[in-house]
Amino acid sequence: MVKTDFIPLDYDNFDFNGKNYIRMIGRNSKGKSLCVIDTCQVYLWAVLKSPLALSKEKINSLIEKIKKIQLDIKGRKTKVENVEIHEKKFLGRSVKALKIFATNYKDLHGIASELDFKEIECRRGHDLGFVTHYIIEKKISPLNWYEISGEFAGAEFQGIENLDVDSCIVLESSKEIPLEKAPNFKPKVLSYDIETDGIKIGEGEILMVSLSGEKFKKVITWKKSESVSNRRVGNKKAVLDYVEYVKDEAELIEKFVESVKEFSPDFLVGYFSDGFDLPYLRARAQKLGVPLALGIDGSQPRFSRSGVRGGFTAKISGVVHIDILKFIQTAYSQYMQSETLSLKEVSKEFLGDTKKDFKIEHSSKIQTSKHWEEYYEYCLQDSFLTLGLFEKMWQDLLGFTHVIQEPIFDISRNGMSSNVEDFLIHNLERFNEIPEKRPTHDEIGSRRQREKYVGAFVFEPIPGLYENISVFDFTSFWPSIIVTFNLSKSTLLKQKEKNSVEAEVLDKKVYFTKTPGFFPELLKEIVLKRKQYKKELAQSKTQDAIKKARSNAYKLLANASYGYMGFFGARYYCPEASGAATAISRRFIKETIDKIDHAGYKTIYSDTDSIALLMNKRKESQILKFLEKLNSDLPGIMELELEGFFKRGIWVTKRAGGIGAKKKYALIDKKGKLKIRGFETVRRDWCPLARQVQNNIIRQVLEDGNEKQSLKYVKEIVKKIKQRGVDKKDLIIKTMLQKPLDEYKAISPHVIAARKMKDLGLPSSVGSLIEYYISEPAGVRGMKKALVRDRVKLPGEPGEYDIDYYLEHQILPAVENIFQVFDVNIKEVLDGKRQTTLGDF
DNA sequence: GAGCTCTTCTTACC
DNA sequence: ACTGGTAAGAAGAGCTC
Repeated sequence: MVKTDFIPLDYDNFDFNGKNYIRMIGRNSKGKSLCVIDTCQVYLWAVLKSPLALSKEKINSLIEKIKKIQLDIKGRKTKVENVEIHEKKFLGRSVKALKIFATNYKDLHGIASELDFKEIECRRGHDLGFVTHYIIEKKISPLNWYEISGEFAGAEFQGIENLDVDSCIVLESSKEIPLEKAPNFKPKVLSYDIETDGIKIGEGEILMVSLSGEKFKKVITWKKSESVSNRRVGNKKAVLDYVEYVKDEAELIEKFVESVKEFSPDFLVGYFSDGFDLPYLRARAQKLGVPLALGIDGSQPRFSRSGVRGGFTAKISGVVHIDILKFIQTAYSQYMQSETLSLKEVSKEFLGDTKKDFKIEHSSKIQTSKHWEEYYEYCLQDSFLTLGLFEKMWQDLLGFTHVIQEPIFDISRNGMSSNVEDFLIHNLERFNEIPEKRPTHDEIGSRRQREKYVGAFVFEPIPGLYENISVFDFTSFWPSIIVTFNLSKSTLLKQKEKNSVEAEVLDKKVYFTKTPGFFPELLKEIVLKRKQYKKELAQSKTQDAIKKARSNAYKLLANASYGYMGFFGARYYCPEASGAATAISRRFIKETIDKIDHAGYKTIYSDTDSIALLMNKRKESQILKFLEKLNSDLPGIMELELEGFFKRGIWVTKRAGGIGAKKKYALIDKKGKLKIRGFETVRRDWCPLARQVQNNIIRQVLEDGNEKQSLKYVKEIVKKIKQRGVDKKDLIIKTMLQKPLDEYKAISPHVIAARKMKDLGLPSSVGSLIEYYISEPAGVRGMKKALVRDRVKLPGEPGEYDIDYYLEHQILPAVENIFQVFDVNIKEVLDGKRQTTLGDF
């Protein structure tokens, strides 16, 4: 009998003698690596039809029939091992359900299809996956500490003796160690990055691979210039001591595997490594006939297509492979400043550090040793940054894993809807709930065709410059509504009951019970967590990007639960509930606006959960008191808070129609800090010049309260453009290619640019940012007949920029609505000037 | 072919 | 296909006279 503490990091399953086993890989507090083998009962639920028609005898005879079920699936004998009857809940409803135990989890589907009895309403719980089922059943959750005991695994499991771990234990009992007594877990992390000739997977050669860990850095390469190899003569190694030379690409791969094994990381981390580094390594290893035996059992990485957008996920047995880009995408990207999720931008935002300046060239063009050394450094820096990002995000990965309780491999890759769902699935037992099934292909099809329900309310602002503005917003608006009004699939009523919640969705009334459902109850826990992190963020003195990110990550998880109910792929899909949430949201925001206006303030803008109001000479303390009063009228966990006080704000007209534009405004606080929303300044599909000019003007106007300075400034800029004094890089327009080139019906400028790139053999796949500028039309200047797309040129293409295009389609549209607020028609002002200059000629 | 509206597409806001 | 709806705005597509 062995006893030890244990933290599971990775979960895998295998079959042995027809039964399912779990293999957990983790560590103990002494840092030894452990493999823990366990098994659990597998079963599915058969929910019985309304109990009234079912006598005890009927149920017993049904059970007897079910017990006789035997199957032979692909030579695997499986049968119903036992049947029990339980009082359960299904979608909040009390039901009698049969717990049907079977030999092998994989056969539950087969068993389910044999359960064709009229007494059975539905079959559930067989589509969770064995790992999820195991975690629920045995309550051994990833990244939690346990006191475990068992026996050392002998030869009874084939191949187990070849596992590269310190010991292997067959689990007998386990006990969770409470958080306050749990050992500290510091993961062993190794990051990696490869450099290749050619972007297409496996097409070129791998030139080098870098590895970064704590007190560890290495670049393995077989590429060097003659002068470099000369330096190795005698005792002297390469100038950069972390560079390890090998003889060829095959040996590079071998050395890489060896180095990873030697370091023995818990986490092997890459950046876009599911989509690039690991598939590339695999392709080259295959081609060269070298095994990429990274797994602790000597296995190669397993790729599956279950990932997002047809991409791959790459799993290494016993080592948790993390593609940190995927986690950034789901957990942080919405709130990030970076315009792309390139390692360069992201590391700058989170680490303040960035990639080395280096122009990647084909290896044949790299001749000098200095040039190669720069390349090594560049490669090392990339894995160094990747490591830094993982370390920054570790707390959130840990937090998410604890809350959601799925293995971190999945947590780090799944979208928010899966995270919400996994969180629900792992907490159903507390409510005695049987899990709902995944929608079928057909259900998804019809759900996707459903009519859109009405969303949030957006206030039409009156364009103008305003002074002394307060902004209120509802904290966790959607979750607070869902929790307060108990909205969910399981609380939806078929018809009105007395004392039920009522809302109108698509001209139909929907009703929800007030008996708390598991979905709103669980959501409440997330909201509270988010509240705690937000408080910690507010209390921290330092500007900590990751604290902010964490707070936002929980906000995302909470907010996603609203979207989740309207998402066609959800188990707990309920558009009535999301629709009711938006209906209720509109009611509350409008009521609050009314109260604000009746109290002698004036609402100038509102979008979804926030309201901007004029303070009308009242003091901040009075505003806060008023806010308290508004709060005292709010039900449940709904809460209105102060977003901030602002010195000035500007709202502009729409380009067409002359009415106030929604989702476009700018505010300045007393410290001079700007908050700009929706303006071209924040849009990446406008050229940098237009964005900078608009940003400067917004700042000046909000600081000064008038347009005088800005007018001068714009005139200067216009002059500079006309004199061709603008740097081309400030005129580059970036647009993302959202689908394959040939799927575009409308041939817009960025499609033309992407075609040009394709013709030049440049990579332009779905998701890449296409860059271009608009050049002077061929022929006479001023001839405006040509379509914009006919004047598109790639940044590298020689040509002059089109003065008229940049004036009339970039600079003017970006500034004219702002000047209009001051009754200045900037077009006329500039035209007037232009006419005089023309007259001068 | 000028001038208009409609459609497609991208990106923002919350 | 991988949370929801609301909205602005550019440019091409397509229509009418």
